[in-house]
Amino acid sequence: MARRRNARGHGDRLREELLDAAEELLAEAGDEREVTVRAVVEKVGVTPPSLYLHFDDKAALIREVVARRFGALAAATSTAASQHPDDPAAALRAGVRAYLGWARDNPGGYAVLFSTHRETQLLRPDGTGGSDAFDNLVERVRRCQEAGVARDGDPHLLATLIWSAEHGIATLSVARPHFPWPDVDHLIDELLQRVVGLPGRVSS
Amino acid sequence: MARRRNARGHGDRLREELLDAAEELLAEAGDEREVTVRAVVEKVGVTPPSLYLHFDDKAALIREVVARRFGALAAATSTAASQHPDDPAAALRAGVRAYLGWARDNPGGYAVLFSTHRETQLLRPDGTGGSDAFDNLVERVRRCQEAGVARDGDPHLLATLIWSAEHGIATLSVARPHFPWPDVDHLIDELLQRVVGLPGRVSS
DNA sequence: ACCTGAACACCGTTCAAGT
DNA sequence: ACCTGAACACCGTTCAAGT
Repeated sequence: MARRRNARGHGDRLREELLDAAEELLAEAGDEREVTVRAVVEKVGVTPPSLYLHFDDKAALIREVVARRFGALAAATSTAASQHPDDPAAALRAGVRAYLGWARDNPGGYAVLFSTHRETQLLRPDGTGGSDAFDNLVERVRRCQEAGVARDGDPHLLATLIWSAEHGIATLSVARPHFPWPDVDHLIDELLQRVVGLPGRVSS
Repeated sequence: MARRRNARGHGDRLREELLDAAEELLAEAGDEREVTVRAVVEKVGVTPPSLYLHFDDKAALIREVVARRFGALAAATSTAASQHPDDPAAALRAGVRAYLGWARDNPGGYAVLFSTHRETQLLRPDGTGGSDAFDNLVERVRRCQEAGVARDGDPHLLATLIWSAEHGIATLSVARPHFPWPDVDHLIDELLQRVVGLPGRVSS
């Protein structure tokens, strides 16, 4: 009814516009089921069938949006960790903080990343995608051990514990806002100190 | 179309039947959005408007089902922990194992408990409900400290770390089945040993 | 008091048709 | 090649009506 531009130029810019619109709606709503096909196409200014020229179905659209946000999360943690090239303990801590900071600032965006029944592997041939963020975490733990600032133990298992805890904090703090949460930075310090034996905060 | 019993007896047995049907559908589907109002009423044998005689809307129905399952989860952990009245370490470990065992056996049922935007507090006047399960966990940690089998530290903070980690493991192991998960019992032992200093498995 | 029939405004998706 | 109009089978919810 309130459509604006009917004739679109050539090319598949529409595809990007649909992804952008879906990403914005997701960030606003914070809930996947409010991101409706009809709302996405209306935001762009086309009719529902146009979406199916570029995506198999709604799930495929959401899947690509999720992949984008995974990239943003991985970039945020990597960037934060790389600020401390000569201090493995600070790098590990900065990565965890950036992870939880990103989840706090993108509550809806974080939740969908792990919504159930998204069995499709997000791994891309170019290596970017889902799980190399975890590999980076393993690597950061290993560097701490080599530098002697972390206790011994299987780095994969330690990273799994850290990842589980930070994911738990990220989701529960959104789902249970009335719970008496301790200060998140303090929680992270305690987690890292107790799980991998990281010394208390030293700098920054 | 395929309705069976049209005339229902008096009383609000229908209310219980609707709750039972919704709980079963949720367990089967493992996804909240597959639990549809129309599927629930058809399973019971009534028409959609009948549901609104007993519940304000679909959200109210789901909320009551969630409250039921919270009760079941709390009962499972409490029962497991109470098997070890004279061994605080075994009680703490048994509670965490029961929590993750319940989540494993009720993947759909566990996920909905913490689905986002369920802001309504589940606390009931009678005290049963949401968060006394957490209080029990705090208490189990405190008993370990008193018995000298756990390190010092704020029990509330330690319980928060344990809860976050077990919640993270519970949700991620469902959302990421292809991740190389270590043995869950081993993961729990490592978690409790590293976070609260619980000694390695002693019995049972 | 309790339940139904019929309708409302939505939703994802498809298909023939337009340019 | 790209987009629309119109329809399909769903959904949650409401309202008048039946007994």
